[in-house]
Amino acid sequence: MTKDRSLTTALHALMALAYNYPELISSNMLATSICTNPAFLRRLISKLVKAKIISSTQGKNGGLCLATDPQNISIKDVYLAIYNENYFKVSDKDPFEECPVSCRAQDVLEDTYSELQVHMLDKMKNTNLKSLIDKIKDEE
Amino acid sequence: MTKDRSLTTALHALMALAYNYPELISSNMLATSICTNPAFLRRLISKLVKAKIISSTQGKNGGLCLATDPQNISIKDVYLAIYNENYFKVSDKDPFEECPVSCRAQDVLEDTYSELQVHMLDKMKNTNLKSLIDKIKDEE
DNA sequence: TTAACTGTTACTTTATATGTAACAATTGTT
DNA sequence: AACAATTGTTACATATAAAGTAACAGTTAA
Repeated sequence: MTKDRSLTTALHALMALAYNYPELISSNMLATSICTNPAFLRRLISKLVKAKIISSTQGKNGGLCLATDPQNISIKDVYLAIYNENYFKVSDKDPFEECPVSCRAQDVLEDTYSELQVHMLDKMKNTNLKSLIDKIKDEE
Repeated sequence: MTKDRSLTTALHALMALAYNYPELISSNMLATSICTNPAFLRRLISKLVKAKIISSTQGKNGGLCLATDPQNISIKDVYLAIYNENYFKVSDKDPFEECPVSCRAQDVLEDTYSELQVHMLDKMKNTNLKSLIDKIKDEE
């Protein structure tokens, strides 16, 4: 299966920010602690800033901070900020015209995947950043 | 996001088999109607055969057929036959030892993703192949 | 014996995710 | 004014995974 780690990387960054909230953290520091490269991380963070999940302060002594209390940020918010498609994908090929199943399969699957997506996002709405860092703090 | 189309391809094949159930269909015919290559499809089908979702008849005049009534096969069954991991992935890198968030993040996310997975599979259980082909037949 | 199948595997191609590097823009500090 | 530390962005390179190609062994009906 896929190797996409955008959600994991974003959540890791947000957990670090939540842990230190409301302190400013630099993206280089985040990248180091997440063991990833700054550009990849900043591309992600850029989306989170646009979605108003993170606020950024430019210039010297600048840095990143959650835009709001960890309790107000759910995994659903993060997912939607990062991806803008259904999790499962239909084919991008033209259907085989002679086959009635082939002609309708894409639409049927698209509907099915959308329903799954709604269901998953609904569950994601119930987990917020605070509960994630509470779990981290529990084990200290 | 990812381009993985295994689930879509498998479901398409199963819908075609369900549509023609209990007729035998060859994998070449399936590949043609799905517009994919026989080897890719057979690698998938091989998993579905092992999971007893499809039964195969070898030799001349052989072919593939659903192993049971379309009503008894859910998307969850198909998902589990094809993938054996959580949908979302944690990082495969070692944590950054100096950071408490980094040290715990993987476990916390792993748990979170498992819960999501359970939730999603639960929803998948409610959609079976019969309902998918009913939608296809509705529009004929 | 041959033809029509499934099943498998080695290899190639293509697409995507991630990483590297460089630099423009912003702002505090000296 | 100059510099340093930061965000933000982009062009390009690399690694890896998904999908495709090809070949062939095994099975069975005719």
